[in-house]
Amino acid sequence: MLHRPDAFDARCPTRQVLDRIGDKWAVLVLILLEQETLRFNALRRRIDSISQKMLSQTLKSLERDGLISRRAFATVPVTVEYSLTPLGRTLAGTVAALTQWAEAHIGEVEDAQRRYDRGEAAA
Amino acid sequence: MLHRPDAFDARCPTRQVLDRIGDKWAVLVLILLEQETLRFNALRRRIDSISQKMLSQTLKSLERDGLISRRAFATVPVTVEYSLTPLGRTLAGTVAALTQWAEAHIGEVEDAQRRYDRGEAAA
DNA sequence: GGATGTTGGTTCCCATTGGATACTAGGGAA
DNA sequence: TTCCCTAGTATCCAATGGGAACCAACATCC
Repeated sequence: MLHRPDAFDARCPTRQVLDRIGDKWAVLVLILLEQETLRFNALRRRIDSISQKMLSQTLKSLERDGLISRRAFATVPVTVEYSLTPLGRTLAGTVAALTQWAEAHIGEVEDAQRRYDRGEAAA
Repeated sequence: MLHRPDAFDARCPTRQVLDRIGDKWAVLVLILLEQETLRFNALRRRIDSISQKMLSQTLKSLERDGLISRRAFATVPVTVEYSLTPLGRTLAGTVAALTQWAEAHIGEVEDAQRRYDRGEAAA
């Protein structure tokens, strides 16, 4: 890879990382795992409305990216624990800033939406 | 809205903001507009591989959320300028931290992917 | 003077994706 | 016996994303 990171070039690997952030489920999983190690169904219960398919898909790709680690125990029924890797922990910190922005500015965003929708209705 | 922001509840408005971040095109537009005001086709030329449809869709929803502002001039052909609002500027700053993370850690992510894929191939 | 290119989009169609539901195995509890 | 638990997978359908064509009104090229 000779060219410097340029997120606006589709071929750039940085874009891959950005696309991963662009996955709402991945973001929610990172936030939860930052606080504690969790099992598959524990994650499912906390993330309202995620499907089993999307959760297992999300976990698999986060594991492939080295952001979370998976440990299975031969209990009955089988137990699987997911936790952040050190790399994942650095990303989770950055992502947390985003959720703080969201919680701080959601009111302004909603106001803007209402203004926009009123204008559209008038036009 | 009585309940406190809880991004894990699908009904929560904070989730809407998170979903907006979860739009890779929106993120790229915010980064570009942080540096300068740009016209429609200027944005299109800089964001490699975005389609006209997705760009106009992205700009429309960013405008609705009060993050960017649109100004049209009655020239021939018509000129349309997009720029960040003050609200959008605060979000762009936060998002920039994310792209810095991406550029700093892309190597580690790629290493992890190669390790994972070798393991999969072996299994 | 016709073809082409410019502007900022919209519309149509198809491929990919996301989500709901059902199913797996191997037991424990009612 | 039937249901529930675990952590997923398989299947099907609806929604979304992207490519290409099209729009008006003019400037420039040949």
